[in-house]
Amino acid sequence: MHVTGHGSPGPPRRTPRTPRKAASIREVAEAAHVSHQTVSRVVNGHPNVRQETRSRVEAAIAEFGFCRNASAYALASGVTRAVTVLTSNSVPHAYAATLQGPEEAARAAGYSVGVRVLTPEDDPSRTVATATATATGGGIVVIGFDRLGAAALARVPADVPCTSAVEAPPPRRPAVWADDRAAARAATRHLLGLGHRTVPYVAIPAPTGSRASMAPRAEGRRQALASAGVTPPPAIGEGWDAPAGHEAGRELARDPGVTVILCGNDDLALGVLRALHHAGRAVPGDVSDIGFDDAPHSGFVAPAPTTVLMDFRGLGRAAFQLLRTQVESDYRPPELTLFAPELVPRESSERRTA
Amino acid sequence: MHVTGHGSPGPPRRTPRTPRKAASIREVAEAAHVSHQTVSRVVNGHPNVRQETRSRVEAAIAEFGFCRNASAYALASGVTRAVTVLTSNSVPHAYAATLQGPEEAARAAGYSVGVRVLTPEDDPSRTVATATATATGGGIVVIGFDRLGAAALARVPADVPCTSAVEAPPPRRPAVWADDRAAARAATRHLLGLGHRTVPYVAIPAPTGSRASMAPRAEGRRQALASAGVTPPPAIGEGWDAPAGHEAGRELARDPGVTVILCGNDDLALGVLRALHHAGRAVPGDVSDIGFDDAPHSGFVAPAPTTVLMDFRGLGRAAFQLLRTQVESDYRPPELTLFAPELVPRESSERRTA
DNA sequence: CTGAAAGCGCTTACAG
DNA sequence: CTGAAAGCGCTTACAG
Repeated sequence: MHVTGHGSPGPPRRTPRTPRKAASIREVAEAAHVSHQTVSRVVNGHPNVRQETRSRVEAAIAEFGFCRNASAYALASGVTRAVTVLTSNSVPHAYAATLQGPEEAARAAGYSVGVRVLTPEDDPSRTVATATATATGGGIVVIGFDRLGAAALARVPADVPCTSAVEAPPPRRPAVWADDRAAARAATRHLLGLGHRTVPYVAIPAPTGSRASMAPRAEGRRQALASAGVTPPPAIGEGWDAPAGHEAGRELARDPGVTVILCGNDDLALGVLRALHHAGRAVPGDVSDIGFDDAPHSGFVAPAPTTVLMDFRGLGRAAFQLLRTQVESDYRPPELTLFAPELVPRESSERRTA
Repeated sequence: MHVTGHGSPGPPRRTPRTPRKAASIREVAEAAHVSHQTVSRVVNGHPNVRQETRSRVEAAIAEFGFCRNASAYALASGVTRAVTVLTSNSVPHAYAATLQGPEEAARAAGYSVGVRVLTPEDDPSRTVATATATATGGGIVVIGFDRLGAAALARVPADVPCTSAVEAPPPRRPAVWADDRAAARAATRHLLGLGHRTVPYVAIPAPTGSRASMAPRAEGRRQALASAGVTPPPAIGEGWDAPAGHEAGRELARDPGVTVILCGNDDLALGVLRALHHAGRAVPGDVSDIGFDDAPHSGFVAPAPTTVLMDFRGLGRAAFQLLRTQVESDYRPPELTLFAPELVPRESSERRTA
């Protein structure tokens, strides 16, 4: 894929981008024959303005296309009404959907929302410092589903309003989380109940710096197997996407003893499905495959994977609401809002007849 | 799915969020025994500062955890280095990937990026006005893939730096676009070359207010059919997601004459695939199915849909670069950067043997 | 109901 | 190399 052309060739025009500076409150005031404070009052919907004056000002505002300078407003008033979302990614469904929560909720509440994607290269402390600076008077939501997010979260100063959507019972800040461990327990029990002897697991990367096996989903599986008296086989692979699942799936497909595979998310499950298909192993006939997250396309692939439904959007929205409480009332809500994931049985898992 | 609990019950604590106001340049100056301008010089990497002075200031900055107030900086300097992305959605792959472009590029260039999702409810003029206000000194990127985006784009004042990623040869602003029409022509010719008599089309919503049939993808198909002497059947359905594709697919599956289906995107194709499957029609044996966009999961479903690859991320990145040129140099690039989509043949389309 | 004054935290000339 | 002055566009008391 290449950039193939230019619409209009020829010498570059130096159109001096109409340096028509945005009109200020003062110009509007002059045009309306009032002081600039009165304009401020009208702009802010202050009641104490005579109707006739208000009309004159409104006319002038319309004429100039006046739009209050956001920086000046923020500086003078001290209120920013801005939230910055820190996330290591914005494209995979879990992230995009979680991001959608604060975006919607913030918009509805009149906050502006910024996004800063965290990369392994940048220094989390610096990134957080920048976000903090931008958020003066506002706050930060961090999507702490992975190492990068967790690292950023850990570096947010205690006095900066911040909430997070995390995978595990969170650090000492207001946060929202889904009980992944319980969900993984339920999924594993579901599979054991279907007659499977054990449940191999294809892992997503762990949120903290710890071993993958300590991640909530991995841990939930471990618990369920243990209490059924089964020694949990170690997790396979580590990744987020279908190619990673495909790789792990190829490995697992070689083992004829494998009758079911639990995956850390739906994209992994998709890759595993594909690998099983290539290896000539029928799903769910020979092998059952089950994922997490209920990505939007999940219900439409064949066989549709059994999955664990997660309300990421709700999670994100709740994170913003928690943040807003802090920003607007100086009240630090101690709650950890917990979301309960839900098992959605579909075609890819079935009762073991053997 | 419900909010099921609170982490720590009990009476709400009113932790007075450490009103430790962020340190200002003046406090730092005092601590370092210099004037606040000198601190400003150090912060901005100005060369004319004695090394010893610089060290003192840096120590004070570290001690206070000083972080320049973004609003004050923007107000005083007039530079914002901020870009607001206007988009009607942020979750579907085409949007999320396009959004990723400006996010990455802006981050690399030291810009902050804001996202504003457009909804059918809000007044595009007001939304744009708000974005404009925030973008004072910065600029706007609009993802104009649909009606909402196009409407917003049309309302951005001429003197506000703005670029867009659009589907069709764009309005009178710098913009980037992919030649969807040519891509659809190529896809259609590909299918005709495979021996299909005609090519039904499941449409995505048209970007402008015009009829769906005038959208670039629809138009490309029409052209290819016309030049092959085939009267194009009208487009079916209109939507973005798998459920919409499923609905259209059920309709098409009833018609035994249908041997191929071209879909406006991969999610539609997925839905169509599912419907064909349910109707007992084999893909690609009975019917070929082909989509657009190469969504990340596309290669992993079975049968993998033939698709048209689009570099959305590159598109978004280019849009930002175009914007940056305007913001930083007052130069209005006249170019329309064109991306060429690429046909990726996969399992879901094959030569017609009948 | 309306205006004159001071200040938000920074930068940009201008002096020294 | 460093500091005193003025100002960015707005708001928030304080007068009238």
